[in-house]
Amino acid sequence: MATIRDVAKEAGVSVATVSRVMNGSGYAHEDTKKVVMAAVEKLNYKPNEVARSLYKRKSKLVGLILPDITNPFFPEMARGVEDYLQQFGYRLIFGNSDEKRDKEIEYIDTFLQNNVVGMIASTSEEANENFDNLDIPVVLLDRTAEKLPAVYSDQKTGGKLAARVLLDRGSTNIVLIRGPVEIKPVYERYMAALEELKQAKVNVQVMDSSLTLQGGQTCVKQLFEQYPETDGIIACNDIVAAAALQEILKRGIRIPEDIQLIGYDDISFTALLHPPLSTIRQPAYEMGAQAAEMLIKRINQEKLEVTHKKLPVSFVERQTTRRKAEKT
Amino acid sequence: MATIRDVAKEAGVSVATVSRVMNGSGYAHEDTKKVVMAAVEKLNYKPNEVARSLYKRKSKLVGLILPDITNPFFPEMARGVEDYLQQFGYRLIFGNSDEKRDKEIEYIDTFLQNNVVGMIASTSEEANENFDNLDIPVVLLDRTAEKLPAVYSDQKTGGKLAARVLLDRGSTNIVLIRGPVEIKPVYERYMAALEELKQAKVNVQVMDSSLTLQGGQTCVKQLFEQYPETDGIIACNDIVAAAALQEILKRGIRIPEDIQLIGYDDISFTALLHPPLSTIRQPAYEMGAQAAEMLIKRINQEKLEVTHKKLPVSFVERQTTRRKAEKT
DNA sequence: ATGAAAGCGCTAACAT
DNA sequence: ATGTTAGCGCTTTCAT
Repeated sequence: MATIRDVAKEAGVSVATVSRVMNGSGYAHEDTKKVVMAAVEKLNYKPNEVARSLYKRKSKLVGLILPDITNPFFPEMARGVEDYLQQFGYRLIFGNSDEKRDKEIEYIDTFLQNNVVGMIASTSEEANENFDNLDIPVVLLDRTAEKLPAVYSDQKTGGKLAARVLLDRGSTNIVLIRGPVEIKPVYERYMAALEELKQAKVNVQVMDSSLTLQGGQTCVKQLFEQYPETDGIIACNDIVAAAALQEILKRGIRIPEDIQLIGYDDISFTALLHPPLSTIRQPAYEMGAQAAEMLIKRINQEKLEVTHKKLPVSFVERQTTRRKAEKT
Repeated sequence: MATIRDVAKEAGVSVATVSRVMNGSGYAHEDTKKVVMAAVEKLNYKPNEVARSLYKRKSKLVGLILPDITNPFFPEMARGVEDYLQQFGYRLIFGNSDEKRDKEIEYIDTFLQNNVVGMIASTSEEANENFDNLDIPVVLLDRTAEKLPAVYSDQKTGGKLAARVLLDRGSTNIVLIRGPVEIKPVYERYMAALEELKQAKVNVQVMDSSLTLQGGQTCVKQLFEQYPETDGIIACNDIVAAAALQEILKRGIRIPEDIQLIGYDDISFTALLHPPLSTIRQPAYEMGAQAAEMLIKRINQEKLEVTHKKLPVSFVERQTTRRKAEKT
């Protein structure tokens, strides 16, 4: 690997000059610029980011912490972040936290040790404090905290909407599947749905599930044993909804005639289920991209007009909910 | 952030001593060790990896290039890689290539500029040469090249197996959906399946599709128009298989009675399809983990007994293929 | 407009 | 057993 000195020698100038022309900082005669660039070209010189980072105390690296890239909701976000940052020459150091505080801390530490310019994270509630005294910008993604800028989606409206959909379409024995209460967005959508449901005069049951496939399957099996009369299910996410759908089909229950089902997230494969799953869509990619945009603004010392960006969710109507009666 | 000098001052020793006890290199009296560690503790000192990296010309960073984290096959691999590397204190710099040569090169360059110790990549055939003259270890994942160590799965057996399954279970009008021919593993499984099919006396048709949802849907719609008598489909991956499944159901064709369908990869949601999809499983997580293991060995200058590790695939029998007749 | 030199935080000779 | 110091590759005053 060629260093700046090699280039300097090749071009017959000092390293300072090379540095100046590389960075477009300070003066440099047109002619010497050319000579230097020629040398750069010839030696295929690429500045060592590590040395640069050491001096400037800032790298071109951004830390990204996500709970679990294996959950299809997060890769969308990750790509949103990456695609946006990539244009500005930033690279991602990445870690899965599994919602575990220890792992989050470990990643935060090592990111810091690598001079990241900023971080984007979906952290568990309790880990927020880990970000408190950093002197680099942090933006939260899909999670929130008072003190930190954040990009997230409108869980309240989402939860409410899910409930409204089933209600408006005539379900009266509804099971609401609640995800892990420690995960705030999941809890919020649950609470919003519950409130909406309670205001209607329908039967409501609550069941717990993890956000995973197995969790969903276990939960859903019990569901039909305990509440065979169920005619509406609101799942905490699409994965659990898919598990529910499978169980429904297995039991020969007609959907959406006998039972309606709605998921949450709109991860890609929901459209591939049969029947295709109705769900509440979170704009995951967009969330990632906007978090990245916000981070870059903060890195560039620009003021943020909005520090908490709440993106809208939407109902994606497919075939596990009934067509709403058109107004006569 | 405390530096090594702060610690040295606090402990009343020189920076060299601090460095020694931090790294367990060279001598250090038990007592001074204690003093130093106390200072480290007190100041919450974490060594600056950038400075360390600059001096050693080696960071604790590993570059990972994957085609698209948004395709559920790859996050599994990524986690396999991450979980394995993480134990040894390595961190991941990550980039999606979208199978584009330009992006691959760009990532390779910046990874190098950041002194990565090694790289793991699923690169397109043509980009392999970009890795040729690096003086850090590289291991290919899901892809192969003669000159580079690689971890991949047995595509030939996989393709053959998929074909065998349909054949043994009685399909006689088979459509083989071929993915992009530029992607070697996808091409290999296709070729292997085709050969197997040709040796049997059945009707075989080939159709092309991308690896995506839309691609699959488009392809599959045509499929039934062109070949309505089809009674067996071998899809290039699970996503396309899911699209096929949906179309089959929509048309009211009975599966597996009237038509059999087999996918490839065994990504997580295949089990959630209805009916659950039979598929050829690639051990994605394991592949990632083994690539990481191999990389670490190379980083540690250990000799590799095997440079090309071919992991076995397996048939996951679910409900889109018929039960094979038991031997009488 | 250009160069010399200090210094970012660390490690590893080398000296003591 | 511990300290002094050069140097990793770069950027940035400060001279000239």
